[in-house]
Amino acid sequence: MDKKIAESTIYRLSRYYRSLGHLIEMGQDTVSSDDLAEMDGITSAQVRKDLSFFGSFGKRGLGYNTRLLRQQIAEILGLTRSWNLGVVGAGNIGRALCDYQEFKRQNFIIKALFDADPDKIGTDYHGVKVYDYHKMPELIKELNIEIGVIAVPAERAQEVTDKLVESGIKAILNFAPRSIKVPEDVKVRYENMAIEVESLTYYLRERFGK
Amino acid sequence: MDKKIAESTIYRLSRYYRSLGHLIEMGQDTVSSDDLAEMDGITSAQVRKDLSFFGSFGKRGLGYNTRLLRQQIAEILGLTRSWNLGVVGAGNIGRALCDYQEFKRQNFIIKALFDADPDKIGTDYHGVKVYDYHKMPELIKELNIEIGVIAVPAERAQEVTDKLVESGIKAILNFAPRSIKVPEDVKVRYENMAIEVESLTYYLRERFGK
DNA sequence: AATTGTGAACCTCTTCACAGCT
DNA sequence: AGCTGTGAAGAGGTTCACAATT
Repeated sequence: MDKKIAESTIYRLSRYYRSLGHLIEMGQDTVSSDDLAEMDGITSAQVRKDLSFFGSFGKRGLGYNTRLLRQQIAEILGLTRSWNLGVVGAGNIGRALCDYQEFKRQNFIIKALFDADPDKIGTDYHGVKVYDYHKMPELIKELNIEIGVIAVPAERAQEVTDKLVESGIKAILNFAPRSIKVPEDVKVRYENMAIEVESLTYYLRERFGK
Repeated sequence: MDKKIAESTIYRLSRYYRSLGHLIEMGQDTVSSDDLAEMDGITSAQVRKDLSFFGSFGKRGLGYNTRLLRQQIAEILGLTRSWNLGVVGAGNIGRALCDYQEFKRQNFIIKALFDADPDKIGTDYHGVKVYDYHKMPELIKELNIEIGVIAVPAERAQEVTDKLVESGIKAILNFAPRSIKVPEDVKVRYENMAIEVESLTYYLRERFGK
């Protein structure tokens, strides 16, 4: 047992979760794998395979109950409770995240900004306090921070990572444009808008090439 | 010929590109596939396969010249020239992108913000003008905008998409938390920080589950 | 001696197709 | 009759392993 789940399945569950939210808002009570697939631009077999990994949530001949399925996915993804985040780096990205509506909607709560700049320490940004970076390990424990967000320049990414790991953090979202090294039991996700644009320029470039 | 390139390869090229920049800054002239792999946490065979798709850039026994390889990757990804972006939605995300350093570094130039709010139209944010959303089609041509960025609420994402497509845009970066539909020849990339966090909470949740 | 470039083997993810429910 | 759940087939991506080259 315990077949491993595909990373891509997790991402698709998040997509289904949002599509279901939309359907519920529109007053729809049931949905077929075909409809869901159409909404997200994939195949219905993919939708069913993804869901079947976690259980049988549908009714043959009828489809899925939107509210029920959304709730099941919320449980799978751990979205039935709030999560505490700590953002390292009170620069543009760090501050922008404090205003990010989709985090609030999902109960991802930014408990603290950490920065080494004395001018920033002690201030607050839209209700999020800026703390001294050097006191991060204690504060992570005190504030029950579970997810670390790296929003510092590339040069400092590894140093910040090490400090987060020392502080017991097991999940990191890295906005710095550099790969970071972590122990096996720490999960890292990369977020780099420029890389997404580069995957677009690759294709735009192609049109005029050859 | 013309075997299709894997999407994942494109993303890894962007990673190599950044790692090579770092090596060059450190004064390193050559690098092996092993070193590059180590930096990005993948296998050396993967690095060589990725590169060999586009040509033979290395020297057997010696490795790759860092400057040369970085230049080759820049050409593959279309990074040897600047690209003009237009951002739809002058809210938190749209404004944050105007300050995003990694865009500037890569010569991704935000030529315009588009918004329907009369209070915002005519103002400017750190040098980027806010234009009337209704005049977008003309302005996209006038300003030579090649890449559209969607930074509006989910409800408006498809409407904005359609308008971008009508205006001749072939590449879209979508920050709205909703899937969008485009013709086959238009490339879309999704950027949703919450989804990345959800792929982390899935794993965090697991530790306490079962 | 070291390291690339690559066909073949391997593995993982997606799609097919249909039996099984409702 | 309609739609799910899933084993099997197919497609796609990664790793192995080694000949080729410097």
